Amino acid sequence: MRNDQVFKALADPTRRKILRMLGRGEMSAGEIAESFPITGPSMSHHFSVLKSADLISGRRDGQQIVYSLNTTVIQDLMTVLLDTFKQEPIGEES
Amino acid sequence: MRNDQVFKALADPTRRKILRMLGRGEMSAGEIAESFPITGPSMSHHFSVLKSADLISGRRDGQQIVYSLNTTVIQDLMTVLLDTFKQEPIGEES
DNA sequence: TAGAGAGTTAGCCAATCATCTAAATGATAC
DNA sequence: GTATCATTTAGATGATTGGCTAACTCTCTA
Repeated sequence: MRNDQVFKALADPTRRKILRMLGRGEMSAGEIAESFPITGPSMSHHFSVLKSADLISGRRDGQQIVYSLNTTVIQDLMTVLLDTFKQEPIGEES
Repeated sequence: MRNDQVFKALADPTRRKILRMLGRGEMSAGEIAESFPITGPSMSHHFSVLKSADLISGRRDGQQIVYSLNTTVIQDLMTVLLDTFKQEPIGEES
């Protein structure tokens, strides 16, 4: 896990909102982009940053790219954060 | 809570290391700075960013400034992160 | 009250970042 | 094949960032 890339990816509010949207289920690049006032290429850049951080994955479905949350890496992120701040693990593995 | 400031504060590895050090207990600016290869003014800048995000607080003790983790805001951060990634209805975040 | 120690503030600079437009790629339909 | 739709890649630009040196503030002690 590339911590630095993950935290840098989270530093942008647009990318955090993308993650929250994908938390509800997978969506195509276009569907996601509709919710933002920025251009397609800019959105594509954000997807690319999130992919590099392994926070999301994309698969092609016809003409569209469908993105989804990479929950494994997100679990790891939580672990790192808990470690960073010395909080007690929350209801961890059984 | 200023989410955007918090996430931006976390985006820098030096600042994350400062937070981990303070997780073990409060330390003076000088003690913290010893662990980094950068100048005092640059360290002071990082303390300032962390203070603006309310992640740490500093109090003067004689000639030194003693910093400590602001655990309340860190609890809030955890809540926001869980909200972001736990596939629950999304609210309005920065 | 002068000097030294600990940090911060001010100002500068190079690198990175988020955004844009234009052009390219990939997939589908005619 | 060619047109079209969805998305990415390339290249440019202004804003932000993290680092530096110099100068300042605050506190302590002689």
